[in-house]
Amino acid sequence: MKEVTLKEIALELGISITTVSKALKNYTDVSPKTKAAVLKLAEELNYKPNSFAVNLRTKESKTIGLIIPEIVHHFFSNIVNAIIEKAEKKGYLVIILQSNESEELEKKQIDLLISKRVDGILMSLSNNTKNLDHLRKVIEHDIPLVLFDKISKLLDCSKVVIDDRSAGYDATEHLIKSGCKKIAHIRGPLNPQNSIDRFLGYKKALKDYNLPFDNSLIFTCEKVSFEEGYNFAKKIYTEHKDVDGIFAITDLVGIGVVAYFNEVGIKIPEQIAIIGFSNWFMSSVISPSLSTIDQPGFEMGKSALKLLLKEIKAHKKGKEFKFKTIVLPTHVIKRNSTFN
Amino acid sequence: MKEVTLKEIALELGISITTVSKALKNYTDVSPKTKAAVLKLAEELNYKPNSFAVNLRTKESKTIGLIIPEIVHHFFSNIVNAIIEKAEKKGYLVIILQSNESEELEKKQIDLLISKRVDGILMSLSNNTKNLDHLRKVIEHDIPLVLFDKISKLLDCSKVVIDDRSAGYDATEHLIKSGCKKIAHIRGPLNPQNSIDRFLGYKKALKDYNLPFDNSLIFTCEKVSFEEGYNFAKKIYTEHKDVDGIFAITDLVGIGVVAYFNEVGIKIPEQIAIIGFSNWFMSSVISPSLSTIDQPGFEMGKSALKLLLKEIKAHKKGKEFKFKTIVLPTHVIKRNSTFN
DNA sequence: GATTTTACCGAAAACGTTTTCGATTATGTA
DNA sequence: TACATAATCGAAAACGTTTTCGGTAAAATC
Repeated sequence: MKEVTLKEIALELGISITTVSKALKNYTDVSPKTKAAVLKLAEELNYKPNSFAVNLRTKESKTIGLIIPEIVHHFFSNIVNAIIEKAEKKGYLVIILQSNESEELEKKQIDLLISKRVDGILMSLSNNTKNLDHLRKVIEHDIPLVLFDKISKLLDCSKVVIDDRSAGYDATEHLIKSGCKKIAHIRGPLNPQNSIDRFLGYKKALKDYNLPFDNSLIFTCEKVSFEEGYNFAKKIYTEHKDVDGIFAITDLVGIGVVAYFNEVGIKIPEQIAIIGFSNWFMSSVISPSLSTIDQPGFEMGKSALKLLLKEIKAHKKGKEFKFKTIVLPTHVIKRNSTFN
Repeated sequence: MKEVTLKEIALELGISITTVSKALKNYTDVSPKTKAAVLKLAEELNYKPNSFAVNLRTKESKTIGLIIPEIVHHFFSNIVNAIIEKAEKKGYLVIILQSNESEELEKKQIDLLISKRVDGILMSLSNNTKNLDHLRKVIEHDIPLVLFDKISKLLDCSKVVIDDRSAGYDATEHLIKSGCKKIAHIRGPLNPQNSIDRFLGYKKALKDYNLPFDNSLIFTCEKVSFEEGYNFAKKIYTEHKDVDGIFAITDLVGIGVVAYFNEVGIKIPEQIAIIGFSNWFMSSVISPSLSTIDQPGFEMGKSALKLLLKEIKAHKKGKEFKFKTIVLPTHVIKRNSTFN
């Protein structure tokens, strides 16, 4: 099936390629008559501009790159959902890549996106990313970049985040107000800012409510998995019988915790209260349902994309663009794993 | 930041663009000496071919399109996961679009992908797609197309599926062997082949085991949601007290069912046994855990992509390609919502 | 009637690559 | 020495579009 080009329309109509192109783009210097003729024939022949040629000529691909740690995650798939939907409406397509929490892969994928010449990059850092040179490369290449959720404060670009510190504070405070006196925290990996901030929020809440901070009540996930939640719960139960509250870095971990206590017949929240983080759908249907912090994935994706498109637009016009950091609000969702 | 081109390398080295290009592509008609010089300088200048130009010249984008009903679904995000990972390894990038179960959107997105000139399209049909003209258009455009999971038998292309009929049979049979005498089926929408086939499998199993088929025990989801499962469970409980088994079209619906019976204190599986479909992670952590049919999303994505790449390759060489249909095996996963 | 303005059109360059085909030089053979 | 062969290179076309700039003819102005 031969694709129809400007040339063919021009030939058929006995006019130049230039005029055809202009007619289709509604230039003022082509008469209404020829304009109409071109439009009509283009419609008939079902002309579609060759995007390869357009890309080359205009130097833009109307495509943006998206790198996330992994897509099989309720939070991230929600973000992806928002981004591709919004992007499409604005005439952009989205290329998605997963870093699988590997700094090396992340580097490779940045290179890929640069060489594909995407118009902009949206990204959430991998947990293990320490060196940021590949991201600086993006900025040096003059490719608009917006970071979301897992960001680095060291990078000079726009960002969309929640206030993990205050959210961690809220979660802990909720446990305290729920009557807990000795609260353990199953935290995320050591590197990412997220888990650091949530941990800091936890610490601050303890302090504000005059509860002692005990480092032996801090448990550090590597994978942030169900199994880790389950195992740490077991550890807490056997080694710290008097712990009466657990703040888990994420719902998946929290659900592991719930599963363990259900199994050994410990009553939630009577004997131990639990709060998670992120508000996965799952948390609302397990029993007891898991209190959590809502993390507005869809909103985050939307804001990040909006910011990126603005920057792309400014960039195209050669205008200065001032980086912004958007902090999205979160709140505690009270369910049956805590008293309220 | 100016991008370096073949021209600049040629200029610097005092040779022609042609030779530079050939050197980089390891043509035999360029001397080892110049080849080395070009390679060296290209490395130094960090030359990256302009993919827009390459696309235009080679008429391929090394990009494939992927359309799914919605990404926020454990099954689909798993498929996406497999596809983008495998694709990247083979040098392809993936553009993802969601139909949101709308035929109209699906059409628009097909048009988008065609006009973007992707090298191939991977797709799972929306539940509401009845007219297939947009898919025929893909085939007419000579763009390799592979359908997976939600397919149409009317379309002449490669497909990757599970045998929903026999899987539905297995699910029902498992309930029967679990001791159920009166089994309700909460089925999917009327249109998609999947839910038809699972329903047919259910019917066949009843017949084979001499259980009467009762149309009033069939409930039809529209959204295939948690709420529908919950509400149909309520309906079943109030209107058909003697139903002792439920086969739900998908785990999410099954979890709704479980939630309702938990709420009203009906014992699962003693008073009523429940089986879902798809094996979402969630099903393993709720209580009681939900028996289900595993639906190998990752495998499905992998197979579909493999098939597509083969077809793209054949297509590029102008070779004939014989469409294949791959049927992936499924099996019953026995958990605590059924006796085993 | 002469001049300016307006309306309309097209030639051509450019984007950066790939590839064909012919040209040139060096090497080998008789 | 004369010729054939091999090795190495480059000119040029092509992919299809966008946009600049200049040109012509018609309309408007004086």
